[in-house]
Order: sequence, then C-alpha cells, then structure tokens
Amino acid sequence: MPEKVHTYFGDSDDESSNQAAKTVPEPTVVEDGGRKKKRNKKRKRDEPPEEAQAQRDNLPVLAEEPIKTPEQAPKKAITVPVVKKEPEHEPSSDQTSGPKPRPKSRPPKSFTDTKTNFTSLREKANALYELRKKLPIFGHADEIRQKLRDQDVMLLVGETGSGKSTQIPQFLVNEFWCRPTPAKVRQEDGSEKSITVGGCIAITQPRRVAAISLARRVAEEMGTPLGSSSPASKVGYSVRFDTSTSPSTRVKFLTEGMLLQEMLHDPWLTKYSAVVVDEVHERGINVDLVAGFLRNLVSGKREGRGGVPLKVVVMSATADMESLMGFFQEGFQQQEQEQQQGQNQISNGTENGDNSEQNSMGISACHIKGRQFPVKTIYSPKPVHDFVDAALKIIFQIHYKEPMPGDILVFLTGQETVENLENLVNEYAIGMDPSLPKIQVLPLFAALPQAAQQRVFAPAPPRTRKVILATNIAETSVTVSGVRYVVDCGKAKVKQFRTRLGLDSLLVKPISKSAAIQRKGRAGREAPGQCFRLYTEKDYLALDETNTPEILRCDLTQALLNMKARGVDDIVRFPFLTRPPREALEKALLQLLNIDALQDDGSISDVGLHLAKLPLSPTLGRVLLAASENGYDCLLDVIDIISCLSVENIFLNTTSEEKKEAAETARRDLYRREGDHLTMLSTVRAYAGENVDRKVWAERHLVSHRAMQSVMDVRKQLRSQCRSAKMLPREEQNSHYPDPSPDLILQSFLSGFATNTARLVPDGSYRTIVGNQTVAIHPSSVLFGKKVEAILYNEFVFTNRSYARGVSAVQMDWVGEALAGR
DNA sequence: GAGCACTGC
Repeated sequence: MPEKVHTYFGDSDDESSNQAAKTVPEPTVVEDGGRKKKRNKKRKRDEPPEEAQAQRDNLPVLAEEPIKTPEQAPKKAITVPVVKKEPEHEPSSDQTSGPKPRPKSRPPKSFTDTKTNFTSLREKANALYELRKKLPIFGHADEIRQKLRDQDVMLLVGETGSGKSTQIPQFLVNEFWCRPTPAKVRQEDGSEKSITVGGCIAITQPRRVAAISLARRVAEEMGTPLGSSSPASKVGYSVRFDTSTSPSTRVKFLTEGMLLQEMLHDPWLTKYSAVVVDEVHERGINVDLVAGFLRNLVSGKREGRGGVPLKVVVMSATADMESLMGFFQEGFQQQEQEQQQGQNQISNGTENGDNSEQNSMGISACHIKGRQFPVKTIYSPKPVHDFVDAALKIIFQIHYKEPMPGDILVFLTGQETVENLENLVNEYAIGMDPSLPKIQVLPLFAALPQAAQQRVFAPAPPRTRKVILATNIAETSVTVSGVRYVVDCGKAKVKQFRTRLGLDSLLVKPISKSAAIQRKGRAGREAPGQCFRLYTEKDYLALDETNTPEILRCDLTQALLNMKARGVDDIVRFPFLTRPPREALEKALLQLLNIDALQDDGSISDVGLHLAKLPLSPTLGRVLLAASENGYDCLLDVIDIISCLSVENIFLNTTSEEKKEAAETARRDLYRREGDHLTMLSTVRAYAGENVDRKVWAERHLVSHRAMQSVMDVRKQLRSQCRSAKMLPREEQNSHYPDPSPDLILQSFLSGFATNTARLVPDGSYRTIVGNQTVAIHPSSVLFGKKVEAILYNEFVFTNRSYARGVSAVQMDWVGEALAGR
C-alpha cells in the first residue's frame, strides 16, 4: 500500500488550489462570537456526541492504550493562527481520552465542516481497517512492538507492498514509551531546566509528495483530520514550503532535509519519542547524515533528552541490512568502551543519563515479505548493443503475443532515447495489422511539461495498449497503474561529482541489482507480470548489489557545513554510513574555508552558521550575503536570480521548429546580453509583474509555469529569511524596482563563484581560470556562440563534452579581485 | 547545439 502513494503526481494547479484552501481559515479566526455559535450548531449536527467513543471502539489499534495527552504542547512550530489564538483547545480531550463531553466551543473554522466531519472520518477509517488487516506487516505488529520495547534500534526490511510506511507509525504511537515524558536537562550555565521530551513519531521520506500523501493516508486510516485542518489532528507532515501540523500531532511525516533542518534547532530531537527512517535503500545524502546523527543520539548519554530514550526504526525495501547493523553496533560498542574508560574518571552528565547498559547492542531486526504478484524475468540471450532497437522489437513482440489488458513500461536512459524510441514505435505502429489492438506511446521524463506527464495516468482508449517510455523517474517517483510488462535496458544516467576537477559528469552507467529488481517489480503490482531485461543473465549477476550512495557521488560542501553547524568538529570521526574519500572531504573543507564559512582552525564561523540555515548551497548562500553588502536593491535582484538557479530549468525546451521561432521572438525582450543571470532576473521581474494571467504569460514565452511557481516560493522564503536576519527592511516594498545594476550583481556572484570562471584564449575557446580546463558555453545559454573576455558560470557539467551552464560575462579584473580576496 | 532523479526553518 505505501508505495501506492507515489501515484500522486504533483500538479502545479492542484498545488496552488491547495494553498488557496489553506489560506482561507485565517480570516475566520477573528470573526465575532455570534457567528462562531452558529457554526458550532451546525457542527454538532454533523457529529453525534457518542462519536468519539464509537471511534475508539472501532479502531482497535488506536484504542489499545488511550493516551492522556498531558501538557505536551509544542512550544514552537505552531503555524496555524487558530491555535495561537485559542490555546484552550490544546492537545487533549476529545478524540482519544474517552467519552468526555465535547468541549463547548470548537474552533470556528467553517471550511473544516466537511473535513472534520468525524463521523465520516470514522466510517472511512473502519472501512480501511479491513484493508489494513490484510497487509503483510499487520500480523507482525506485536512482534515489532515487543522488539522496540526491549531495544531502542530496529532495522526493518519491508518489501514492496508490505505496508511498512503506513502501519509502523500506527503500531507504535500508543506505546508507553511514546508518551511525552517530563525530564530535566542541564543547561550551559549548569542550572537544571525541566522540559517535556517525546510524544511524537517522525517518519522521514526522501520525497515531498510521498511525505504528504502518506500523511494523508495514515490520517484517513486513523480516522483523524489531517495536519492543520483541525487542532485535534494527530497526523501531520512537514516539507519545504508546506508544513501542516497541529498541537496534537503525534505522527509526522517529513522529508529527510526537513528533519536535518529541525536538528539544527533541536539537536536532541526532544519533540520525538521515535524517528522512523524510511526508504534508506535509496541512500540519498540526507539519509546518510540523518543516520549518522541518529547513531550518535541513540548510543550517546542522551543528556539533552534528560535520559529519555529515542527509538529509531530504519526501514529499507532491500535486504542489505548487514552494513546498517554493523553501523549501529559500532556506535554502541564505542559507547561501552568510552564508559569503561570513563568509569574511574569524573562522573559527568545528569542523574538520568547513565542507564545505558540496558540498551547496549540494543538492535533488533525484522523482515517482512512483500505482497507482489509474481513477475517472470526474461533475459536477452546475447548482449545487446543498441537497446533502443532491442526495445522496439520486444515492444511489438509483447504486443503481438500477449493478451490485453496489460500496458508496457520501458525504462530508458534519458530524453533523447525516449524520443528516438517514441518515433520508431509510432512509425512501426502505422503498418500494424488493423485487427490488432492499437498502441499509444507515452513519453515520461522529468523535463516534460506537467500536462504531458499527466497523460500517462489517463486510461487508454478502448482496444489500446499503452506503451510508456520512461527514464528513472518511473523507478521511484512515479507509479503508473495497469503495467504488466516491463522492458529494462539495464542502464541509467548517473551524476557523478569529480572532486579533482570540480566537475559534475552525467554519464550512462549500468544500474544495480537492486534497481533492476525495483524496475521489475513495477510489472507485478496489480497482476502477474513479465520483465524483459535487455541484457544477459550473466550481465545481471555482474551488476553491483546496490546503488552507489549519493555521498560518494556528490559535492560534500553542503553536507560538511551541516555537520559543522551541528557541532561535529571532527569530520573524520563522524559516523558515516559510507565514508567518502578523504580527498572529497578535504576539497569540501577547503571550499568552505574559501567562502569564509569556516574559521582558520576549521570551526564554523558566523557566516557559516548563517549559511547553514539558508535553503541554498553554501556558494549560493555566500552570494546572498555578499549581495546584502551591496544594498537592498542588489540583494532583491540577487534573490530573484538565486531562486531561478535553485530550481529546475525555467525555460522550456522547444520541440518543433515553428515553436522555436515563436519562442525566440517572445523571449527576445527577456534576453540580456550580460548573460543568463540577468536574463533570469528579467524573467522573474516580468513574471512577477504579470497581473493578468501568469500561466498564459509563461506559455506565451515558453517559460515553465511550474518552475516559475517554485521560483516564487523560493523567492518568498529567501526574502522572508532576509527580513528576519535584518538584511532587508521589515516591510515589503511594493514600489517599482529601479533598473538593476549588472556589475554589482555579477560581482556579488563572483564572491561565491570566483573559482567557477573561465577566460577566452586566442584559439577562441574558454579555459577555466583555476585548472586551465577547456570548457564550452552550453547551448541553452544566451551567451552560446558569443565571445567575451571572461565568463562566470553556475555549473560545470560533463555530458558529451565539458559545458558551462548558467553563464554570464564578467571582467577579468573582477575575477582577479574576487580570487585575491580569499 | 543539448536536457537521470530527488531535496532544504
């Protein structure tokens, strides 16, 4: 069930309408009491008084140990205005603590009348309960609860369809250890402070859509409203730009990045009794950091939690658990050694802090089989040289031989191969026997406009077989229903950062066994299926077991800054799930020194602390700080540009020739001869200044409306952070902007990107100023084909050759100054 | 003359 959630496919229009809905309640908060009463009357009719009791009776898991939620009110992170104004409605009462009379006044939120119709919520939850009982994990509930009562860490392998992501939090939320617990912690000045620790479960997800839709699902299953829609809501979520929680939130889904951000402010995670780390097998860099921090937390003395344990559940879909087991064991072993050494020395820590014997080696493991239909694997008898051609043949072989229904999902490497195969299939389909079912070819890749992506989910016309040609996006992010045949080319494009060259390369590489299994699984979600691998069994056996963790493939600057900001001074001693090469760590440290994020002794500087809190790469953050020294106008302009640089490409690719010309004409007034940075600025300004219909404006200029919406989100977030940091005046100035000052803007960029520069050499090519590498201006740049003294670029990428992307013209003496200033 | 996939108070 949990993986089903991936079917949700964020549509920009949906998102904006959601946001509109969310802003509705605000005005109702201040309305007068008379209208409130009317609302309450209406609500009473919807909710019979016995409803709370009935709800408990019908939801065994929820009702097991009714919680008397005491004063657990979170001190911060209350974003709902309703809650702030009416603290008397806090956690407690109605839902779980028995058949008490309903509080007289419920929050006056007319829009929730349907959402918080508890009767229908309960009915829905009851219906869902029947489905939940059938999940493979359901029979393991007691085992899982017992293991976590005994031990603090659990590793859980839950295969696809096991139900782990939705059920684990529900199994645990009523456990005794999951209650808010009063505790005393010692403060810096040595005094003791009473705090409340725990009460909430965090479940991390690698992707935003997954976090939101899982929260929605679990709220339904628990019969509680979702997030901030009601102060009684027990399930919420938190992702960038969208946090929806209530004071009574006890189960919170969040992205890994969000948990890291929370840890910057609350290193001991005092809100939580448990953290569930889901989808570890994907091994994004954030999950590695989370795992390292959590290991330190569970195996340390927990002084910041007043000794209250934190339970950690690490969940993965693949069975590679030995390394995780070793990882956490090592933490407990180190702790034991340290304790033995420290036994005769000073007794430090709080009274509660020394109960760690019971949890030494406190790791349990659990393996849950999935619920998948069998998928037959068919290998290519001999090695395939042209997988596009091979895929074409297999597609028609399936279509001719296999019965309907049953769509075909083909995994390819990128947009180019997708489009090639699309054309080929369409050509061949023309000559097909008319008595056969038709074929509908549907491309699917991230850069495809949203509307075109949505076509994949629409049911095919009668007597038509869908053939979906997808990139990696269909491996994890998007689930298409109706697929019974998978064709897997065995390859994927992978980004790899090359430390020595400071260069990102995007190359086609063989996938791992675990990715191959994941792809195959896409055929068996609804019925038995078949998977055609366009490689031999021998090739399959030679594949790596798992994906290369991102921490080995990316620039570590941001990860290291995050660690430094968390007080990890000794990077070498940090518990890495996979330790990056020393060279990569050193390079990142050097880069942080270069942008003044670290002091000479390697400890974090004020600049570094500031950068760590910005939702930007350290270099872009550095540019922001530099711009703030060049005045408000420059800072506002730089924020606009940075917002573009930190989202996907804002300019749509032109497909046909006519469209291309139309786009050129329409975009002409946006282009700036200074380069891409100022072109982005003029685009944001034009878009933001469009008051009639931004979507139409975007379409006309062949600008991605979806990307621009993200740009506006980032821009708003950055502006608001700059205002809080007093880098911008408190009030938003609506007066029109003065003309931008290109020199100041580009000089601000150079203070973060001094090493991302190249100069024109006599043969007409560009060479990087640091390293003397040949680099070409990317064809997507407005400076493509132009020759200027020197360029500044945002990215250095190798695909077929080395390209600079996000390029602007700069003067050599500016570059010299920027390099000298470090 | 070119665009794997995610993510951040």
